Amino acid sequence: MPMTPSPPTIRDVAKRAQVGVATVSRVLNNSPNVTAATRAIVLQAIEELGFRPNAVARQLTRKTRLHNIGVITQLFLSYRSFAHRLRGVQLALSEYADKYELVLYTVGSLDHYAERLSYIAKNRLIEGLLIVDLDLTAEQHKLLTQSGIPFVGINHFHGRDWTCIGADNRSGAHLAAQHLLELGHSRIAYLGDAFIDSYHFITGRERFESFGQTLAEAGRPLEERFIRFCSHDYDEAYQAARDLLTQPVKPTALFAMSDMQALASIDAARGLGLRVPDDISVIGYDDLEIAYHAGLTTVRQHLELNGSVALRCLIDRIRGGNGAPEPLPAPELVVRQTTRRIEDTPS
Amino acid sequence: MPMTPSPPTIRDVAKRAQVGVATVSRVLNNSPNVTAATRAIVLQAIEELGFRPNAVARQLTRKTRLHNIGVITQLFLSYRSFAHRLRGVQLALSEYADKYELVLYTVGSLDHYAERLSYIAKNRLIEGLLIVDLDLTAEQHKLLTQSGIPFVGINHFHGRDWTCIGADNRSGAHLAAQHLLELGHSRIAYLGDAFIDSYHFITGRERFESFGQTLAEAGRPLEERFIRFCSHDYDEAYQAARDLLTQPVKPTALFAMSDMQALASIDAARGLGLRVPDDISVIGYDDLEIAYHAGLTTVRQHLELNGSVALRCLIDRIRGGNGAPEPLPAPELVVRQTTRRIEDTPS
DNA sequence: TTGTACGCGTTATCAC
DNA sequence: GTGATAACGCGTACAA
Repeated sequence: MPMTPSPPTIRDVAKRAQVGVATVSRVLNNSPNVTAATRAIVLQAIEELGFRPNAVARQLTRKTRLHNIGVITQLFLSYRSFAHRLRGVQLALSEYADKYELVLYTVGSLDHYAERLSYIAKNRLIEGLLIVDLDLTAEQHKLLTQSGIPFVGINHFHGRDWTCIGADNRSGAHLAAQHLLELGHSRIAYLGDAFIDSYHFITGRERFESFGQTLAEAGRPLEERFIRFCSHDYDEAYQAARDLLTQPVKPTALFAMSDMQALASIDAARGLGLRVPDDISVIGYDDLEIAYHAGLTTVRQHLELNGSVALRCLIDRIRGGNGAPEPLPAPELVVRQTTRRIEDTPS
Repeated sequence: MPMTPSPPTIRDVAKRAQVGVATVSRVLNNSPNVTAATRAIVLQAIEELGFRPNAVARQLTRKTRLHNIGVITQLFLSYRSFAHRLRGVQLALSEYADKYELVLYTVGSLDHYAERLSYIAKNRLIEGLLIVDLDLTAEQHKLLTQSGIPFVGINHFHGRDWTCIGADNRSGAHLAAQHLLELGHSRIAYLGDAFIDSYHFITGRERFESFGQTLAEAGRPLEERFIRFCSHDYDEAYQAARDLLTQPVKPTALFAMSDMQALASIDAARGLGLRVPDDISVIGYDDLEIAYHAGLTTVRQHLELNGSVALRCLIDRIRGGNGAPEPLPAPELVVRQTTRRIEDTPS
């Protein structure tokens, strides 16, 4: 049992097989200029040592540079909208002749996020980074900036000193509130993700605040009893919605900060014998493909386009440019079949 | 204008700035042991030369090995099911302490696919490869095998000599056919993707053949006029379905080889004033999340689990194991609201 | 056919 | 503070 703390190299193999390093290299690269006999010996040594060629060293001699673009995102949050955005990124990427690879960093917690960021900054294996649905602390921002890796956020955060590309959460939530108000609702509920003490998860907070503000300004402020926070998990959202709808006084309308939570709410409502939109109006946010098929009224935020625009902006920066990103269309209200006027509601 | 064909190195910068390479390195790594003056000079030289540090060389000295797992998939095909599978991969990956990165290779054509495969085999930047919804030619198989990179397919292909993990397309399509037959249908249509002269796209062929075979064995063979092929694009599928449903003699049931094509078919049917399932039964394949919300009868193939199992199998191989992968549950029929007995159909 | 020696671009360890 | 120089692990002329 060798005591080598570091993994075996091609030299160790050569020594063990009693051949030169070049021979080992030849075997590794399937060169025809090796006897079957020596090849066998080398292969044996490789096997015994558990040798695995070092990809990095190989790249160095081959003079091949890495062309990787990182995408960092959360594992347990909104992977559906992530899929749409990722698609936009891929589509835009395919238009470049350069062979950029997409490297996915999926973080499961804030600690994990911090760790990955410093790993990225330290090793600089990627030429650019797309930060999806995550914010940066001042410290993290500095870290990345110092690393020299261009980065672009995919999502809209207010008042950041770095480029975030995404539809405005506030105006989107405003649209939703406006819509429900115009339909005459006053007992309006909010279902969103938990953003408490979660520094990075800004999206939920922005939508919540803007929604509440719009309602308040219209003189129909959001009531405590009509607010629920939960994860984007379907079952959790279902339960939260059910909880909301089994109160003595029920809301007549509900805004969910994501389409998935809206769909879960609809199912919960129907499970309670409530009709949508007759008994309760439901509006979501995102306009996932699924929203179209479910006939869900929602706020469209052009997820795929968002991904494409962000990627193009990033590539531009990688290439030394620093122009403004293409403007993204503002969020728009998409009215389908899950909202209706309160007056029309049979009582 | 320097005639250097290769990008500038740290040495070029050092020469230009009239300093040693070590100093340049210090500047690059934000070492405090550099005068502001010299730092400025070096930065200037870097700027002028357009120098970008070589990530590969850096890795070499740092003795950091790459821990990448590649995922190769098609750009324009079934990205929805891909999203589900990718999620499974990510979830399984998060259970390993090793920090594996996921590298996405998205190919837009068969040529592109071939090119990427040889790139992968040649450079060996990844420790393992997941091949999603793509087949390998004998030549490509050999290439990968020789490269020593373990690979696992995510999808079920019959009769391959490499590990493909996925639910059996044939038995899934069989279930769909069986279901429609049991409901009494005889004018049955098929809508699937074009697999003609497309060596790699086996999924569609497998489902088509099995579906047709089951019908034939029941004495109600698939009729030419009730068959359409198109891409997974919604609009194309919509048109194909419309084409199918505007014939003098209409089918009473339709099997689409993917949920998205099924949903497009339903929309097309409704657009023509046909009721689903009263006038026509529609069954899909995949059981995407969207199918649940659309109430679509479909064939479930456990996409997310598929991704997880494949990843675990791949990691096992990377670590030298070569045991059989965990068994994947067989496809199951999920009956919802888009299929019904033909006898019940009002004529 | 096989072995030796050098280069790949960067970092780290020394001296200065 | 700064500059030589030796690694890092592998590929590959070149010589044998």
